Amino acid sequence: MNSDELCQVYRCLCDKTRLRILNLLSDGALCVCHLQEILDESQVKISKHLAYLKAHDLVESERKANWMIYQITKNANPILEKNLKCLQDLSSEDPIFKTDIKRLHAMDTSAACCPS
Amino acid sequence: MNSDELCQVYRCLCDKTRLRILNLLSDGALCVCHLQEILDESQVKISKHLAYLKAHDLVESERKANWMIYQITKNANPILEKNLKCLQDLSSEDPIFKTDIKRLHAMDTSAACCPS
DNA sequence: CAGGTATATACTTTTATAGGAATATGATAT
DNA sequence: ATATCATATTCCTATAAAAGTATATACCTG
Repeated sequence: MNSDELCQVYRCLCDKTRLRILNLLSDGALCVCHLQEILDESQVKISKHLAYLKAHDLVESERKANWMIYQITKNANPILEKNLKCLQDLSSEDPIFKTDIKRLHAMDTSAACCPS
Repeated sequence: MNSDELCQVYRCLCDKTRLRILNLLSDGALCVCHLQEILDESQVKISKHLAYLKAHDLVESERKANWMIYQITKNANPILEKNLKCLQDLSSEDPIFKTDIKRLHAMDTSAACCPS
């Protein structure tokens, strides 16, 4: 990990939509359609932010039939991990993160697209 | 602290020059001219990044005669503090951060402009 | 007050980013 | 093979950020 890579991690973190996505994925893998539904944002927007996160190795994806399942990269670098923990702490305070998590838990994640 | 403020902290952190400045300031207050000399960057560049950091309350400044002394904001928010610690850890690995710190320690900080 | 030093701001150009509309791809179902 | 569903990509526009040049401000000294 060098200073350029560090900057890049922060670049990934400095957008609210991406923070919301990472916060949700911290809870476990999710397909695009679920992210889209929880965040209530357009398909393009979600897809592009996921592409950005993937391009910089913060998340990885796996196809499952029609669906793409995204998750936080295994063995994510320690700085990312620390910040994801901060995110989770904050998500009990911040109304947006809180609502996202509430919607996630209310959601039927046993649907065809998402892993149990 | 809410999600917007969090984003803004990451925006402050996602530029290499700002990371270098914050890394140096983690070690103590410094005047602009010393930052300029250590980073070996133009006056405008340093000044503008300091203005950016100040506008978002990551640093604060105090005039001392001709010089402006900058320091990390007292009672900085916990997420910033954690990331500054990460920065310090990384600064023993990364060549740029390492060199900056080396130059800082080699520098005569008892000069007129900077606090002891 | 004039001149010098340290720093900040205004203006400009270039590049990056965000987001939308439309289209393409890849997989499934009939 | 065609239609459909989920997701990605392309093209476009608007906005923000980075960096440089030139200029302004604030303070100090004589």
